Amino acid sequence: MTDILVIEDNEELGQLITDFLKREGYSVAWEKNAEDGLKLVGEAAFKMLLLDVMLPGMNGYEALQEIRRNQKLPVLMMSAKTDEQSKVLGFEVGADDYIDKPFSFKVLGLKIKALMKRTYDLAEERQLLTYGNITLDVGARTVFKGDEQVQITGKEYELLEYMMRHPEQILNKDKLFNEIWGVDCFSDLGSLNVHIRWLREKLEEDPKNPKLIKTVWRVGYQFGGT
Amino acid sequence: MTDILVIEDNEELGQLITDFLKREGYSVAWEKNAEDGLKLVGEAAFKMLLLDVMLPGMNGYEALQEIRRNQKLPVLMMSAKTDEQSKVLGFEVGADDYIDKPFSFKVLGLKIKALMKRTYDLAEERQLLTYGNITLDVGARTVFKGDEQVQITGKEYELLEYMMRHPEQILNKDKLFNEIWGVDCFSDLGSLNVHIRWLREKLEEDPKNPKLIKTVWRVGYQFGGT
DNA sequence: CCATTTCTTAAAAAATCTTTAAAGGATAAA
DNA sequence: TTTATCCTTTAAAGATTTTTTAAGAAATGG
Repeated sequence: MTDILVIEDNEELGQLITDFLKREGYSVAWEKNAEDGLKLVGEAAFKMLLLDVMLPGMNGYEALQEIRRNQKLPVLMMSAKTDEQSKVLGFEVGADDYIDKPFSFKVLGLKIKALMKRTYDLAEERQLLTYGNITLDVGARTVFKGDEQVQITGKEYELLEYMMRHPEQILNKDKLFNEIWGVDCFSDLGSLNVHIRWLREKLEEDPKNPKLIKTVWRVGYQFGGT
Repeated sequence: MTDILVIEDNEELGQLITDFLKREGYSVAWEKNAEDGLKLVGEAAFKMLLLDVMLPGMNGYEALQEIRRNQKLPVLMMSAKTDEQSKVLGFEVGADDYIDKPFSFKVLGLKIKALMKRTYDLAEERQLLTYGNITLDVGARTVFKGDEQVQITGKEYELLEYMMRHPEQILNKDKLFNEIWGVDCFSDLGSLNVHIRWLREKLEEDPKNPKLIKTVWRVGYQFGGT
């Protein structure tokens, strides 16, 4: 059984992915369009499918629907669409996970590892949280910004994890504080501001103009969203 | 399972909706009349139905009644009729939500998301308030005027939310002030006028001739209504 | 039609909230 | 214990929102 089938029309990227996955120790097959990919899925067994959305002819969503008609192969979709909607809702088509192009190979590797674990080795599941180019490895308490690992402290991590589990919601400062620091904590609320500042420093492109952790005046903060 | 079944007879609009929903990441089926739509509902499973009221042959209400006889599929109805009656009728027949044509795709997206959440992910429900072309996302404290998001401040938001929760009622100034500012607030009542003005500036087509937030002389204000 | 009251508008002032930097305390590691 | 790191506090600077003010416009009632 081959481990991973890659369906990606871009010659160069397909080669890069294939090479990377082989270096990671997987056996890989690569097809350049959905039709050929589907045919192969029908003929041989794979552990998982890495599927591009934009393909010549039949697109990734259609291919996925076709596959889901017959089997429960784990699928990780890749898409160039950067807008939030298509990513979040891509799951509803039946993909098991989703990664935005351009992506970091490190994160791709983590995601594949996680998906494999989830599917074939339920014992020790690896949990990843991704939003935009930020990815959290919950077990390892590590944070990636794109390709780079970001050094983060304990409180910062807890705060970030909480916010990433409630994306696009407006989080009340008091509530947020209580969630992280605990209800009967004597610490100052100002401490929250400071940690937010440090997270911005580490995660934002331009910490002065935060796009990821936005301030909602008189209320609190919002992670992601418009 | 396909996510959304669209029943819409207008060729152009149907195509637009279908394209939009696919871009949003949903899988979509589209039928052009109620009869075919019902048949499909009987044959395949959908997560929700987006149903036009005015259809050739069997209309949307009749179709909805037919569906409700058998199952509890979430239904969002679209109607060109702006009068209250049809909306009320829609809810009575068992629609889960309602959107007026012509509508904003952004708001359609929000409504669908909300309905999906409400039905399949009760954990964090998204609450929307809509009146005419104004829509409030209560969780996110954001406001849409048609397609556009309107930037709004804290007090403005609170005031608007209160008024939208009491639409078409005549709101006494003192009462309104106490509701928003709190009973034992020393601030000047004039502050209310100013905030009303800013809301008009942001929400009205012609702020000088307010249609949405009307003045009721010597009493207060009225949101919506004749 | 005029005086009076009430509402709108604009702009300045005040109040409030947020960010930032820096220092001291706490905690954990060496 | 010493050292380094992380967390909290504080205070001042910076932003934004809210309130106040005052003048002009509109409506009401005689």
